[in-house]
Amino acid sequence: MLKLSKKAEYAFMAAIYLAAHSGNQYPTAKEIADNYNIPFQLVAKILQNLAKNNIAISFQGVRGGYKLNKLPEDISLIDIIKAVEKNYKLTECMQEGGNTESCTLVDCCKIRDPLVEIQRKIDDMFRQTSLKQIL
Amino acid sequence: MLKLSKKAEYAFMAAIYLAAHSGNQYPTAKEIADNYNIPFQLVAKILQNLAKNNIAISFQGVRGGYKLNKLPEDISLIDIIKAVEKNYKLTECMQEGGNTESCTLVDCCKIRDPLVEIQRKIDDMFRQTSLKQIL
DNA sequence: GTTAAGTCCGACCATTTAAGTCTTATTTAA
DNA sequence: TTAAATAAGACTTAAATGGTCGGACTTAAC
Repeated sequence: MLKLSKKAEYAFMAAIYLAAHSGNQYPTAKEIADNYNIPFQLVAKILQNLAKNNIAISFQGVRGGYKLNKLPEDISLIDIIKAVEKNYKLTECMQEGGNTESCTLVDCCKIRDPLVEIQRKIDDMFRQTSLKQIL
Repeated sequence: MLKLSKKAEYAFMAAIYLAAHSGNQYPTAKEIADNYNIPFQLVAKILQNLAKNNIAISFQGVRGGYKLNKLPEDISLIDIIKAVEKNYKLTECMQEGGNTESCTLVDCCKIRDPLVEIQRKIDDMFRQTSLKQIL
């Protein structure tokens, strides 16, 4: 409960790695996996997500790899989270595509409104923390 | 990811119910389950947890039930969460009994310290929100 | 132009966690 | 004595997570 997923953890780490290795040779998924001792396939997919969401840029082919698409101070943790996790909301009914209709508690739910507020605060917290701050 | 458990949701709702029905007839687990359309056995166990953690008081036997042990303004959401969820930490290594040793990333983990900070803020948020505020 | 080092991407499997159920024991007012 | 309640642990089922596999595409270097 309230746990960060490995995807999010690895995404943070990968982003940090990219920020720290911004030479002319782009870091690869394999390099990051080896350095951090995390599964290659997983990091690969995460980096693809970062690229799809314009947080990183990917270069294919030999000597390919990834680099950040923005300055670390311009990347917020919520961007990274959203890139790898569609559903990071506190409750079902707050999630993308979720609605109050699908909830069996519709008519008696007392907690949605206060939780929406708490969710907003959590979002803000991740939004206000930039990659640079966790380097 | 970052989702509140049903246990926590139901615990909030049950606590709200108790706060709203503090007459001389104590609400029962069944009553709460029926009113909110949630599984009886589950609420029952949750109420037991609330009682164990001195958030509620239980009365056994016929005409038994539960009542809150404190005023709603003196019960924080973190008390309720802790009563029903042992492990509500962002990462494994922050959890009770968890340690940095058991983490395979020990030597390369860049994210623990910043996440501890974020965890603290989340805790504070739940700590600073009282049951009364969500009635 | 062939090769090797890379990304890309969807489907799949395994494991863990969460959610819910069952059963039995104990307590107590009427 | 009985019925209505809590107490508690074992069990089952469902869903989410973490991780894997296989094959296609891209491209620098030789």
